[in-house]
Amino acid sequence: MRQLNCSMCILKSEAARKFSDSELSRMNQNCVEVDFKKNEIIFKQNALSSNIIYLQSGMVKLVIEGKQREQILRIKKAPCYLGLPTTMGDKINHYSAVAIVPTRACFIDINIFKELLKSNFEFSYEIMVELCKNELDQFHRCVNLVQKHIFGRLANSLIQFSEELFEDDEFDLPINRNEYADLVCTSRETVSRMLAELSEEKVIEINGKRIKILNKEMLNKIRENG
DNA sequence: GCATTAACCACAG
DNA sequence: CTGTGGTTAATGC
Repeated sequence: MRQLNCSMCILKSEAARKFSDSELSRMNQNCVEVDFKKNEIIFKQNALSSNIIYLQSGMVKLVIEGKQREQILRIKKAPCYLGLPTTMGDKINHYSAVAIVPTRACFIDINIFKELLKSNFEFSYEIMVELCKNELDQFHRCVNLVQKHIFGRLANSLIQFSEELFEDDEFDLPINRNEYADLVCTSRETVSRMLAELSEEKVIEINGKRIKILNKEMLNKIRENG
């Protein structure tokens, strides 16, 4: 096992900044760091869950295998925790996490994690805040998916990629058209067509996976009205 | 009815 | 893996 120094990593985690020295060393001794390539599975639906994962760098998709097709629940980027609901909520994972870019993650034993939750109120509080924010995000995502037509859903996801995930008007989509379809609940063909149409309208510029947002005001309008 | 939306299928780079 | 065309079912006006 690679020797870790959690204090370095913790600079990034609001929650873990609350640790005392002894808690920190306990983390150091019960934490494993792993690198994942694109498309490698970090944890799998239906497998026993015994770890909380802290994403140091990279980006993942959380997916549930439905009967017809795969459903992407959401895309998360580092730094963040993964697997809190699925590890605390049940013995097995209810969804999978898959790296969509090269990703580095820390695996924290669930029992150690629980101990820290009990012993450190500040830490617990921050974790709770993160969980609540996630729940709110999911509620909004749910309404967005159910109440909007495809252009609205697509515009919304483009804006999220741009503003929340890449923080840039220009970015490389970390997923293919099929995955994009699973993200916005449509078919792969429709994603192709709609993106092409947005490109014709000069709202975005596309070069394969490369996307540049040209007209953000228009994209916002489409998101609101779509 | 007729138009629109979007899914599914097939096929070609 | 993607883009496109044809076809079709559902829904709206």
